[in-house]
Amino acid sequence: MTPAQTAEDAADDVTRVAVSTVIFSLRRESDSPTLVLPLVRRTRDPYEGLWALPGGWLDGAESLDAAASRTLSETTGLAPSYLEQLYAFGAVDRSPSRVVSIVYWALLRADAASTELIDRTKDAPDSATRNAPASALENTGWFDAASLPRLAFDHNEIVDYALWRLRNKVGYSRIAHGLLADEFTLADLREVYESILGRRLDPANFRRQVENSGTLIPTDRFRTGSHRPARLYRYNRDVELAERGPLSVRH
Amino acid sequence: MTPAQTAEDAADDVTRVAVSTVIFSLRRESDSPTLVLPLVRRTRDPYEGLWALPGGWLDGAESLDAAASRTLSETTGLAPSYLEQLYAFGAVDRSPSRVVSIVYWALLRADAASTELIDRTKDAPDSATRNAPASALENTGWFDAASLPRLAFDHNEIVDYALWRLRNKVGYSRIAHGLLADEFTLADLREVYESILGRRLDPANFRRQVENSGTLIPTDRFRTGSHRPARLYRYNRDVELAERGPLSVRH
DNA sequence: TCAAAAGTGTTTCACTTACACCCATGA
DNA sequence: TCATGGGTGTAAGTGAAACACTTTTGA
Repeated sequence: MTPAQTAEDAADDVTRVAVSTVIFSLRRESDSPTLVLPLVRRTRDPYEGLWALPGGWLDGAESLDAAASRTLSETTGLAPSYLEQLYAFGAVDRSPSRVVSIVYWALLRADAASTELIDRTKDAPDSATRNAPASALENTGWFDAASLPRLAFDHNEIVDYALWRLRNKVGYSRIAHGLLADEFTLADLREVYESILGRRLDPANFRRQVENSGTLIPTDRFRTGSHRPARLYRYNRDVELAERGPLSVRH
Repeated sequence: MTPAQTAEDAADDVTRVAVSTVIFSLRRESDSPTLVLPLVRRTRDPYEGLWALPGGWLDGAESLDAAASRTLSETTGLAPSYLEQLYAFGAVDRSPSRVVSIVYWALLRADAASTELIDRTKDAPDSATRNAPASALENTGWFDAASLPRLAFDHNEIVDYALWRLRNKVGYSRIAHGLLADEFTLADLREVYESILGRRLDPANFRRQVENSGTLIPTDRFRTGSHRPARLYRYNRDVELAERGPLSVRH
């Protein structure tokens, strides 16, 4: 009954509640940035050795939201910039014992993601799509969301669904800002949209759309680099990343 | 540990999983139709006497979807035309004992709703907003969604959230058809939208929009009545009521 | 001075909105 | 015949898409 590294570990035959999280972040390397997510390697029996979503058992004295934050922090050390409940998965055969998983999905700012895990994996890359586990935090690693290996339980389907929700939500909310640091250029923001949606966007039209949306605050600073300097913007925190209706009062 | 009439009944101090459903239907009386939903009166201690959402405990051998259908049928005898998971509610203090509620929301066709419950309540109306319980199905009754009494647990918030989701989804999906019988006129369909959205829609523009959406199949039949007969349509079942992404393969 | 990204202007097109108008029926 | 909802036509408005164009920097 002790909290496990990932959600589903059998005990007795009562149905138990686990909480897991799909955390997306953006890795900027090579040409275009790619969506990545942290996984945890299972160290006990159901699906031992396979990678799984970070999570753990719901504690009796905490809310679902709190459990998502806690288990995410315990297993990966990460603190997301956006966290939202995704879905409750409860197929009978999804685990040897009966487990209902309340799954959250989250976004991590690019600066927060690079510190904890990615930096420590540089010295032992042993696969095309994955980096070696970061030793300090047990068996964790970042994976390309577009080419995952076979995961434990029904976690492949869960990630697919989370990706679908992310792509949907990017179309009608300002959620993409959750993947960027405080200051960013319009090209940065556009790259986020492009890598999530999987298609190029017209820079001119993109600029007008976000400028008219009222979510950006221009700063006086510029990013100087190869060509004409680009103005840096910051996110207008008065605007919610996503409209959540009556649920936004909780939290 | 026997299934209860509504979801949250205490037993011991382990966290348990309940499944409840917010079922919307449309009552066509007076001038404009109103959204109604069935509630169940609690017959035991936490919140005894108050009305609550129909639901019950998750059985160890059934999926969440199946549990929603089963408990809905057991408590109200209703079979919805649309069923979708709404949210998992798990605040620590939402019930005396620890209960995580997986809440679904559903739509009921107007013809299905009128048979079971409404007809039997005509003889004993004792409140402005509610009808007396239908005797054959214990303590159940239909309520106007816009003016609910105080409900058990956090069920008022849950209904608010379900209403928000319904209104949202009506804007970008064909879900409103789930409230109508097989054949309907464009005025019928427009009334559904109007009563959910709470505003009038231009009949001419509404007609063009749904005609161009490809979701309607015109029949040769007409509804004759007061004025010019209106063509009857039926729903094109090749089109999903709502896009659900990777989740639509389950079920 | 040249390549390339930053940023502006303009046209086109699709779709919504508003509303005038005709059609068909029961009373 | 007339009131009323069913159904069609059409012009204005809005915003996205496409793309030509100017600006500003590093090399």
